Amino acid sequence: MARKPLTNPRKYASQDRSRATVDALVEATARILIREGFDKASTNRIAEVAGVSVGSLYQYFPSKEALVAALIDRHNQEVRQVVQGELAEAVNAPVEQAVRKLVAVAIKAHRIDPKLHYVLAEQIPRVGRLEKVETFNREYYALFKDYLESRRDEIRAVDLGLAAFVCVTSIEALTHTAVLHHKIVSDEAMNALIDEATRLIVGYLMN
Amino acid sequence: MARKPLTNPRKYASQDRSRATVDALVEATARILIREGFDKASTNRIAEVAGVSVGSLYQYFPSKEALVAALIDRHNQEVRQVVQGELAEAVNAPVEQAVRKLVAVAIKAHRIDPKLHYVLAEQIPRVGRLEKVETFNREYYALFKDYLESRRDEIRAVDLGLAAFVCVTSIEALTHTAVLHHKIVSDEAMNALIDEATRLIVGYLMN
DNA sequence: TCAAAATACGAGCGATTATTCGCTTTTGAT
DNA sequence: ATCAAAAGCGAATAATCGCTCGTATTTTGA
Repeated sequence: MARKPLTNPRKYASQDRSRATVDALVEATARILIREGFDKASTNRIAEVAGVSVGSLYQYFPSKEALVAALIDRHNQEVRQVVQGELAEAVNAPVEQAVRKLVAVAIKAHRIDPKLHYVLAEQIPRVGRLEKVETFNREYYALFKDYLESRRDEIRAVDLGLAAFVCVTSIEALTHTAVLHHKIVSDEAMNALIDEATRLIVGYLMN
Repeated sequence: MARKPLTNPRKYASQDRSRATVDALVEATARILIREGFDKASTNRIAEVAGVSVGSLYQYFPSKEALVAALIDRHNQEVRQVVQGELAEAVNAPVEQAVRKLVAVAIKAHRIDPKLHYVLAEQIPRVGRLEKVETFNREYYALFKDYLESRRDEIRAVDLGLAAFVCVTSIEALTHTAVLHHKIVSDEAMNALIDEATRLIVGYLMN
């Protein structure tokens, strides 16, 4: 485990103080992205908002992209925790209940930090090609396809892969658009959307 | 029609030569966005690729954003021509046929210049807030809602606005994702998607 | 034919950016 | 108390950016 030479010694936080610095930097990145947009998120500004010097920033993050990537990881982690816990129940439920649960969870996930999610989804892609979100969706797709296969006899569709694609893409788009653009305010609006989306998907799968 | 003062005299192309310059600039913008991404699309580079000087660029486009906006307009124009022609027939057709037509047209529209569409959809939003695409979608939504109202007695849904949202969002997401990410190659794949999407939407509207 | 208008040019300005590096301060194990 | 390692600092650098402006060239209309 030979250390890289002194010319690029990006460190890993080991002490308490440095942990706090790293956290502050990631948090500052999130705040700036949300409040001022990607263009204003310069490394100097991020360090300033974090109450840290630029030099410290570069001790832990080799580039600006690494900082954004860390933020995305943190957000994905939070989403994953919400989703995985609630989805465990669904895999053994009948289709109607499972789909309803899936839609509800999707809305919940999008509501975790909507503004951050929005920025991450609509402003970030240009950064190199951070396909972490895409990876996330692929997991979601595989999970759903497995579920469909476990209920194959109840499902009308022939190509379960295609069916999974149709369902996952639709649910994602509906919940994403509703939460981030149309702004679901009331609980009634949310329940109406859950009802409609469930009807859409269940009808497609079973009728 | 008082001209703006000399301090901001961005002109409007009137001669043949200047028309060609403007076209070359917009075309160069498209090429760079597609081949090198947004970050590489500097005004100096755009002018260079267009075979034109930066000074000429700023004679017709007051800012870099104006250039991108012009490109978006050009693309939207092309899409609009394809969509409006083909959609005129659909408004008088029964639901099943109309939806099928709608899906087919959506795929066709996304296939006009997929790479440009991709860049425009996934990399551009950060620019100021070019909501031209959103405007486009709103038109699409209004049109579909009108259609649903004209067939109200055949439709099962209560809230036609919500139903239109569900349908338009799903169709857009399915065709967008299929064409730009999953890459529909064969005609069979395309027809399969049309079948499935039609079944999804028609089932939702009528069963 | 020729002057005025339109068009084109491109070096260069000022601002901003990501990143570096020599230095100081803090920490923790002895 | 000591001291090496870890963490922190921020002025400085080099690159890039959007954009201007004085000048050169082409086109137009009479």
